[in-house]
Amino acid sequence: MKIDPKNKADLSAQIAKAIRDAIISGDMNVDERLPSESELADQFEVSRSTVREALKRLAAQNLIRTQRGATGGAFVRRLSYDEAYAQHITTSTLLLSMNAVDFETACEARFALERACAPLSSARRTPDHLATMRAEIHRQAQPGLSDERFCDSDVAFHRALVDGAGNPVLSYQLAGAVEAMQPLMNMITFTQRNRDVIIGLHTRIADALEMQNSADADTALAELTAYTLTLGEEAMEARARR
Amino acid sequence: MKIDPKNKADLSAQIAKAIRDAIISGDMNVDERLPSESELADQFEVSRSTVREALKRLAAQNLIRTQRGATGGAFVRRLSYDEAYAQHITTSTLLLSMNAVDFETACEARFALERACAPLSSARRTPDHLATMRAEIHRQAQPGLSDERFCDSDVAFHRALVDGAGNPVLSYQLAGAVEAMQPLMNMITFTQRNRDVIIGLHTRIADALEMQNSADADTALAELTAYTLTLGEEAMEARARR
DNA sequence: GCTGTCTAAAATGTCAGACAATTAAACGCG
DNA sequence: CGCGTTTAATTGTCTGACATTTTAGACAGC
Repeated sequence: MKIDPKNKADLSAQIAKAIRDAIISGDMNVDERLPSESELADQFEVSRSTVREALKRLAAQNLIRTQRGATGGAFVRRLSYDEAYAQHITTSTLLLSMNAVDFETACEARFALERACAPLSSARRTPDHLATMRAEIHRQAQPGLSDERFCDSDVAFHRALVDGAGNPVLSYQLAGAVEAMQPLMNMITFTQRNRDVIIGLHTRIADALEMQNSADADTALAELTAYTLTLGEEAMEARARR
Repeated sequence: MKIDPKNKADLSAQIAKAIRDAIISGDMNVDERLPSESELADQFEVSRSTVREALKRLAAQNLIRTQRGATGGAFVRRLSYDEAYAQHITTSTLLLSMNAVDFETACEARFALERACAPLSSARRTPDHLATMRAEIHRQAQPGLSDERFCDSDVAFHRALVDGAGNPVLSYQLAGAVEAMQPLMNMITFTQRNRDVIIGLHTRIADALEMQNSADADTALAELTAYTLTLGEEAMEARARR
């Protein structure tokens, strides 16, 4: 392993890239140990500090883990669903907030994707998923629930819907769309009337999934999309007036 | 800013987390400058090396950029779509390969999501999107095209379909599902007969989008899903026999 | 006053060397 | 054989130095 001496970029970035490429291309397998920091420093002909900075970059991307001690070192890490989930949600949320994505676009994306899950979820949802949905609906109906908690519960309900499809890849990809909407949803003030409508639609969705009636689920989701969009518009208008 | 001295984790990880939280929570705005490395070292009461390792972690997540020179330093970075795309694709691909996700699951997720885009794409696709699809279909029909190139073109076709929906959030979320399938698709040997069927379905999809007939697009996509699944199964069987 | 040049300062990037902390294996001893 | 102890390997942290890059400001000349 050598690096391009002509390249102007940071050495630590170049080294990180070289190792990253080796991992991604499959040259290195999960749990395989990288050479020690000193060995890498020798190989790349840089100091140990530079190697360390490169390794920290990889650690930040969950590509490696490090262990101290005699048999320690840096090991190629198996990317876990949970970590990827968390990272995906963080990135999606940042992407939306930093680029000022409008409510409409995010909302449309979210519900389009959710509707894609509905048929699968109606076929495969387990009693567990249904129970979670019912529990969240119940929670949403509780008096005195803050807007923020209402949103939390809303996300939990929809996550159960998505997970009901029993496809982890689907759940992963949708996590970004559903959770990243939350900051935008939190701008909305939910009146009791708003909540009643949403709870009604949630109930229809849960009923449809329980009956494995995917057409009804789709209809209710479509209505929920439209309703959420109007709520969002109102919130944006109210925000603009202030 | 202080860090928990009781915590056993790496100092650089703790410091990275502290700064990351400040950025994500919105305490720091885009292009705002962080204190210099020496100042951070003083604030957190650690050495400059440790601060640097923390900053490299953040740089790896595209949260900051650094500039050298008198007015240089670390600045909060606006996360760009392109970078987020690239990262999302890398992560999704790794997630699938490292966790041995089966072809069926990935395929189901991909096409379920694509079908969610079809109605929007049929309403909004521009002549550009249609032209890209036609061009890729043409490319797929070229004789002597390697399997890998065929897959590349397939991905480009589907990306145009998704982008046709004109919703960047949708494009972003789907990029992971579509592109991450590529390594799995590359395991398949596409006979001329296979290719003809796929090209036929692609043509039907492009025609349907051009006519803004979303029902036809959905039907063709459903058929393509089923066909891809059978191809995948055959490939897995052939792989198992060897 | 304007302009171009030079210099100093500030900041990141890199290096070398040291020591601390941790861990597992090797070793010795009863 | 079993059980502490030592030892070696490795990462984590610190210190100080120097290189490189970039800008602001001083300064000279017109």
